[in-house]
Amino acid sequence: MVERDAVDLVVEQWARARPDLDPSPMSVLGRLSRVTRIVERELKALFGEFGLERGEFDVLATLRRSGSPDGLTAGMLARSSMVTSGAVTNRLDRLVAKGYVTREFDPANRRTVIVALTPTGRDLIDRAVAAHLENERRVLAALDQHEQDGLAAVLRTLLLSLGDEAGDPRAPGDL
Amino acid sequence: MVERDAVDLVVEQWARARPDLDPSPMSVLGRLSRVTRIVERELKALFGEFGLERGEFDVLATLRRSGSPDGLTAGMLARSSMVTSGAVTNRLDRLVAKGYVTREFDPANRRTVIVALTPTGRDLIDRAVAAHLENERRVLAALDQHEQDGLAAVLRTLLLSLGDEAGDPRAPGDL
DNA sequence: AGGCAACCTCTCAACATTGAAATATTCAGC
DNA sequence: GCTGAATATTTCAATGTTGAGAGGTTGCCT
Repeated sequence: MVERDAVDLVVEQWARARPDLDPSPMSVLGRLSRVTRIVERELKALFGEFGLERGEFDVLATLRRSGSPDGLTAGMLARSSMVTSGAVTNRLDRLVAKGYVTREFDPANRRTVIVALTPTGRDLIDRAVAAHLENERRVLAALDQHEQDGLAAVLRTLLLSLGDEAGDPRAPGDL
Repeated sequence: MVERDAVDLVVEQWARARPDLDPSPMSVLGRLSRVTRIVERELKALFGEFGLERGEFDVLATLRRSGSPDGLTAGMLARSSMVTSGAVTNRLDRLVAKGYVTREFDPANRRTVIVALTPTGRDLIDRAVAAHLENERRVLAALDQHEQDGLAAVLRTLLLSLGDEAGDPRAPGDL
């Protein structure tokens, strides 16, 4: 027998309040939203230990995994993180102030801005990512490998159906 | 053969940049975060058609499905939506201004505030919920019923392991 | 009664994001 | 060489949330 969670109750309440509607999509999307909310809170706590906001971590992580020593453009970072360009500007302001990234004009195209990790930034993200993955593992501990694989596969199907594309290998999605 | 999504690329990049780490948790949590982000955007667009923010919709929906004609307290709404009490205050300010809910002191306990739907608010949420469910169905269309059921079940396991409880039947989770 | 801890809501400042407008640059075509 | 469309980033006002703290209320305990 499976224990009931908060979403089971929500679905039941809707069935009672509006018997004419089929609330079953909420069983999926309600849990998705709720899980994400809790997980984000857990992850945020860890980023805080490194003095980073979630968005700042994303930028550093994207730069680190891109592998390109020359850095990435602000636009690539925006698309990768699924936020607006304005948000990236703010994140970069903070990261430059902290000394974790450099922001330089591309000599070949002065419209674009090249962002690169400083040695300090690289050290930080290398430590933070290791801790972050350990933290993610902890969050998922309740699911066995088979369940995790299945979950990832179904979410991939959903993601692709919603138009999320692989895009440029130099600047794909965030983590 | 399954098509690759953005997260597959992220995982590959990490494997190359940091071969000493096991990035597999990202396959799950990266997609979770990404799917949620896209879904929220889709849902938000529909709420906008009814002149509502996501948070405002949540409040109206919670009141509607609770079934209690006397309304709910602000605290119940806060716990239900997983937001702070300050956020609820703001949401209620807006909803009262729009004439969708009433806010009255509980005569039995003046610390608490009783929030109830107005007839106008009830009409609105009844229309909005029907459209919302249709919208959610559309978002999930790529998954067959079996996949949706499996997804919901795994997410329930995760949710319970993270301490999300069913709580008071009068004010459980949001949708 | 009086003291006091627990409780509930509201206030307020800080913060990050969005969305749109502004600025600057590149490139194709006349 | 211009003009104009397209591209890339920054700026800025508006928005919603968080987190801390204040104010007011209740009820148990002495």
